[in-house]
Amino acid sequence: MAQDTREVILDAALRAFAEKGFDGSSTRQIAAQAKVNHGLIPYYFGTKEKLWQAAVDLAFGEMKAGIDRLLADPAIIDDRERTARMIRAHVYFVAEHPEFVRLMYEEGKRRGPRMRWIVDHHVKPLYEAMAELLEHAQSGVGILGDIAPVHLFYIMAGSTGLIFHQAEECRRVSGVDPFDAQVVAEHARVVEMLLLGPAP
Amino acid sequence: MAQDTREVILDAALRAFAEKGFDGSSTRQIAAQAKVNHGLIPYYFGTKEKLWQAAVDLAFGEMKAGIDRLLADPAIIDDRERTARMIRAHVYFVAEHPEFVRLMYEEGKRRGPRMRWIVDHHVKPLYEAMAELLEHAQSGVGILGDIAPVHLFYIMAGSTGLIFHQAEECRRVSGVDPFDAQVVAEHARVVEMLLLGPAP
DNA sequence: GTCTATATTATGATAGAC
DNA sequence: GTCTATCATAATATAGAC
Repeated sequence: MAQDTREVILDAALRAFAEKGFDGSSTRQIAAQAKVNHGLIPYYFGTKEKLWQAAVDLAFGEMKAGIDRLLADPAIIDDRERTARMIRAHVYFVAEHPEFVRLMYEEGKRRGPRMRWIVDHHVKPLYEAMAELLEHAQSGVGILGDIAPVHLFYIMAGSTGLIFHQAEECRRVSGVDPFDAQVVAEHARVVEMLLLGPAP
Repeated sequence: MAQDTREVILDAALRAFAEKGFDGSSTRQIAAQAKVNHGLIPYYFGTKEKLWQAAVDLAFGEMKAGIDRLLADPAIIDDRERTARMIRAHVYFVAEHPEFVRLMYEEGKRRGPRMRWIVDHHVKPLYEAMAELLEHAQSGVGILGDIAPVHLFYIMAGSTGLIFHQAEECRRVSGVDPFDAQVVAEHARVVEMLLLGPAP
């Protein structure tokens, strides 16, 4: 089936790009992983670059759904609780989707067409949504004080994501599996506490 | 000169591996960047893998010197001040040596011989030194409370390093240059405050 | 120590049969 | 839509002249 084949390739591509980066991944390996002929990648996606873009779209799609759901929830009136929930939700999200973090970290570090593309299409909207949320929270949550959004954005992204980005290293260096449910929960608790102070 | 050639290659290799990763870098480009013949890389280093190891040794060497200096300083008795100084020093270090962060983030994310090598040779000693420092600080600094070292290590590494790792992205997404001296200083201040609470 | 030349392999992309 | 075959290129590593 056409739809199936396309999705199977996309799935393998996302895993490959997240794990090994753009340069470390080959379209032939991706095709092999997906158990399809490697000629089908140019057929469905054109170039390796466009395959990568489709994979990134896939990864960010799920994240945006979660953010929108959170922002739309009118039940949370308390600023601290809204921010805390965002932090916890983000930790749980990246723990379940380390490929999202890996794509973001991978391509944000060097100039080039892929960096420009991912920033303009995905990171910038994400940054602005989070900046708005954080700025709003600052009026209600004292501890965030008068900090420019750029610091909060990268401190938040780094403190929540790195342990899952470095999961393999983490296991070897500390013996702790960061994807273990208890470890995830504890990480969420710690990040929330450090950013917002002890729960009231 | 032999010494000179080796060092020139090593320097170019470190910059290349940090910026483009292991797979994204080619020994021929490194040789070209260093303005030496590409046959000299196998001559001096054997394989690309061993060249990479030498570059990593170089990057970690400078960091270890800084840590040892800090640990050896008997003038700082106050636990909070010692921890604060470590945090600030680390931010200034990674701002001046983004290649250090890039190498660590790059290779910590996937299984393989390079990950095992960098962990066993460099990250594990660093982790243990920092864990000891943090555990000691926990008895004196209330806010770090009863948090397992693995969380603090990755929160510290992520919140200090990511903004410099993603420097190119950061510029495009926020307009802020993270290497600007004032931005570095503010980042150090913010991370210190979040981890240790407002200065007394 | 430094260089050129080359062996070998793997890549992304294309052409064309079915 | 799916396949095989192939082109063109670039990579690491090696051999050997100087």
